[in-house]
Amino acid sequence: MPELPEVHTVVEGLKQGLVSRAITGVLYCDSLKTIRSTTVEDFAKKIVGRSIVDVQRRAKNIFIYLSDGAIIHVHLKMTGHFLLVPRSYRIHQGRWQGDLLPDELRDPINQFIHVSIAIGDDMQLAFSDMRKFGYLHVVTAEQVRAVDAQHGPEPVGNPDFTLKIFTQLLEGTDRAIKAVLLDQTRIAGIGNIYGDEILFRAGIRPGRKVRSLGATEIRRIYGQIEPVLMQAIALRGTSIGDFRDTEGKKGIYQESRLVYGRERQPCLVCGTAIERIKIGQRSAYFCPHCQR
DNA sequence: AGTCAAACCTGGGCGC
DNA sequence: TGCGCCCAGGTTTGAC
Repeated sequence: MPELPEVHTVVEGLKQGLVSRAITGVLYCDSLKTIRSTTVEDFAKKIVGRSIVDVQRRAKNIFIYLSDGAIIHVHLKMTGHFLLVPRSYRIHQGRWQGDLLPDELRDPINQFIHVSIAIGDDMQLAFSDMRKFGYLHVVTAEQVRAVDAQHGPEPVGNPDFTLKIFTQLLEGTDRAIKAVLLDQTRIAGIGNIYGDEILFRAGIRPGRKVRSLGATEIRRIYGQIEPVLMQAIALRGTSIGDFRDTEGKKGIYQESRLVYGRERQPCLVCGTAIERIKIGQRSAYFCPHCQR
């Protein structure tokens, strides 16, 4: 689900609500897989009593830094999301209980709580994840460095992500450009939605082999990466299916998207029907007229 | 090096 | 209404 803009939105929410606050307990856990621990007690022992000193994003990963040097490595995968809500909201069998819940928390997508951590004496950080692909894993700084090393450069707000670097990233491969944009080891943070939007705005078909791209075309793609991601950040991400921010609220980029999920609908630029093909086992949407 | 299927899980939508 | 099938924003692993 979440790509760079969504993870960014979540990290901003977590920073605001968590930094300099203490973890005071584990209120709920029904999935050891989600916390990657053998027991809930083991997980609790590693985090309770520490305070949160920082929250950072790297690619689609979230790192919650604790005062004793431990770090909670979070990956939301497809459907994972955090809800930062009053501690008085009770959880029963993964669902929110009570009559006084705000509408956002009644949303069915927020009824798959697998973990909740007490923050101070008034808040809780709950993790809802329908498909249970996501995780909260307590790791060391060394493990964080390993995750960092597995990823390519950050494409937003990074002066080192130059056209020259982007061009170099495309060398040594001849896969479809869409597959390369989604390859986290080459560029961090782009997923299926923004990959399609970037290529549409660049006028390049997703199936184009990298070696077939001229310098001008590479420049056009490069030129759309940061603007697309920044616009999505400004709109707090895309909520076509299940993305929610830390208040349980939706983003609105889906209202601005030009191709993703618009199969058979008219291109918003030329009116041609948008097509869908498979590239690297993923759906790719494009306009056969605007993209070459 | 690249592609492809399968796996992790669960729910929603569609055709019949 | 019910059943079976396909789909899903991510990532990893293993086979060919």
